[in-house]
Amino acid sequence: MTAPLDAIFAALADPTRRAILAMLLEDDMAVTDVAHPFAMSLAAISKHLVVLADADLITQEKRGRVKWCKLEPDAMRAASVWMQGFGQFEPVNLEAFERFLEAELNDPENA
Amino acid sequence: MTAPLDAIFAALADPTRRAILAMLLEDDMAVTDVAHPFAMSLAAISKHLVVLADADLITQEKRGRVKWCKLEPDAMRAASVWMQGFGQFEPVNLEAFERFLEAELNDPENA
DNA sequence: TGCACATTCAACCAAACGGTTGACCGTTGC
DNA sequence: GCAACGGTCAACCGTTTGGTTGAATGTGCA
Repeated sequence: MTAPLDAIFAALADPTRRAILAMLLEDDMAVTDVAHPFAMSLAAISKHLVVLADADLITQEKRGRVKWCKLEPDAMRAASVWMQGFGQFEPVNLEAFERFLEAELNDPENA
Repeated sequence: MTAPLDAIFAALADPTRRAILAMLLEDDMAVTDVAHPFAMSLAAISKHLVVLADADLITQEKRGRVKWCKLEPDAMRAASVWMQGFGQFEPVNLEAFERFLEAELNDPENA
């Protein structure tokens, strides 16, 4: 179940959160370690991680007293796929894509 | 000069703006025509278009008294390239696209 | 000339965002 | 047992966002 595009794009709109995702690309990390390079409070980073988790861009698993953060590229893939539709390159599957667009147009709230 | 990712992703985070982009995929449109299907004021749509233009996702050209809006996929492409760094997925992954489409159509609530 | 149309401007509003601080809670280890 | 650590919660704050309304600007046309 991927999160709505709203949540995904909103999560990606913040440079701190994008930097966090880039860090997680290297390896899974604990919340404190994620926070370390940033010039802001741990609580702020904790909130950013909640936003990323709500968008399904990461998952968090608590082992002992440390909470591990893991990159979850599927949600980003969904957004990327949505964006690819605007490239207008791919000759294939335009029909399916137009069905998708139509669904979105008919129901913008949930697009 | 593509707009910063901040602006691009923030612009894409709103369902109204994504719907507008989808409409512009069909053809260039005047501001009033863009506004027509939406249940909100023309001024609100005008603001949305400014956001999209600031993100370089569209361009606006005034001919006579009507301002034409044109999709500008390059900015979106820049964001797409950034995202591709996170996925082990290709620029155009039709398989993922079709899985996404299916999920989209079966479960419009979470699309 | 003057009205109708296309669009923006300006002021305003409620809600969401991104950050802070300090208290709090569960876990670990001496 | 208890202090230190890892992380969240709660309250607060200033700014941004997404919308409204009404007035203003500029263009087209009879």
